[in-house]
Amino acid sequence: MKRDSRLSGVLHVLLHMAQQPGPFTSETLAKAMDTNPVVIRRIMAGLREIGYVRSEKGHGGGWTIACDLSKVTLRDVYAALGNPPLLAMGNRTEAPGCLVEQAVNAALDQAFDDAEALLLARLGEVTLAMLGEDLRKRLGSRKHQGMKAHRA
Amino acid sequence: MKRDSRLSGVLHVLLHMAQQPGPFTSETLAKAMDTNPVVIRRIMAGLREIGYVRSEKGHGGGWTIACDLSKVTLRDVYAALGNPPLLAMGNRTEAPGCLVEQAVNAALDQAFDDAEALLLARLGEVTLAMLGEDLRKRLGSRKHQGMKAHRA
DNA sequence: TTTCATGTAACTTTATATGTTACATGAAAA
DNA sequence: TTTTCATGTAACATATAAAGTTACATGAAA
Repeated sequence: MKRDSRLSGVLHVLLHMAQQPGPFTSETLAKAMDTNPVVIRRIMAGLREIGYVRSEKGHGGGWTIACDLSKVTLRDVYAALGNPPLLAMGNRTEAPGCLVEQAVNAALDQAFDDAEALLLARLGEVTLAMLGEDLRKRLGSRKHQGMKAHRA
Repeated sequence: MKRDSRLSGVLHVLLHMAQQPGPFTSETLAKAMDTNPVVIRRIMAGLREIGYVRSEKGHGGGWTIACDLSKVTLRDVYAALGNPPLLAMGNRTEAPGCLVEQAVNAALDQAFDDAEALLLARLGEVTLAMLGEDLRKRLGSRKHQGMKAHRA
């Protein structure tokens, strides 16, 4: 399976947008992310439906943040993407008649569920505002370590 | 990506083998698992190299368990598979120059690393012997709940 | 020497994320 | 009104990885 990077991607977009007033076109964002405008629209669609961002057509149109960044967590963003699978591994069969498989599933599910729960909890602890704050720190210390260009 | 079920599969095989003395041919095991003999050989290869199982060619050949089931954990089995990816999600770019992406990666990595560590820890708590014990309990209570056929 | 079983390479299939093209929709500007 | 710009979305293409399949070499027992 290819690794899912949509959460990573959409957070990148949001954080970029939070740095300056919008709106931003999908094309602008796509260039910054080195990808395709349609990919941007795709990962933003869920956030628009929930109301975290807004989009406008036509001249001067594009994407705008429409939420309180201190109220939205990474977990909320993940949910807006449609709760895609977190774990790369799973059971062979979900509701097996075979008792052997049931025993295996029970053991694995316990571990899997714990890990998923922890991951979601951790994501729920971080707001977009906190991410922005961390970024500001990084931007501040940048000039002290060689002014590496901001690629995007 | 397709969900990886090799750990689930190989545990199923081991638990089956633990129920009665071997050896078992790949074909027998494949039928029990409703899959292909080559798939069995493939997921068993790593375990053979580490010495958890043995394989013999020719008449009377097949697979045999060659380890102390109370000493091998699910984590050990996972490692024998070659430590395949645990998480379905990841960062867009691993070592980005973009500070925005660095900030995103830092936040996500913390959550990802914690979840992975917990998952591995949980797998490390369960031995194959414990799995077998759980299975024996399930086999015992089976007759009290309708004798559902053992599919495999 | 025949039969059986593993070992493995090569290929096919399937699932899923990502990338791309094409075009409809609607809004602002000319 | 017409043109331009931007999103919305379907359809198709590509990439990656697991799982399934075929074919054949290797080696052991009958």
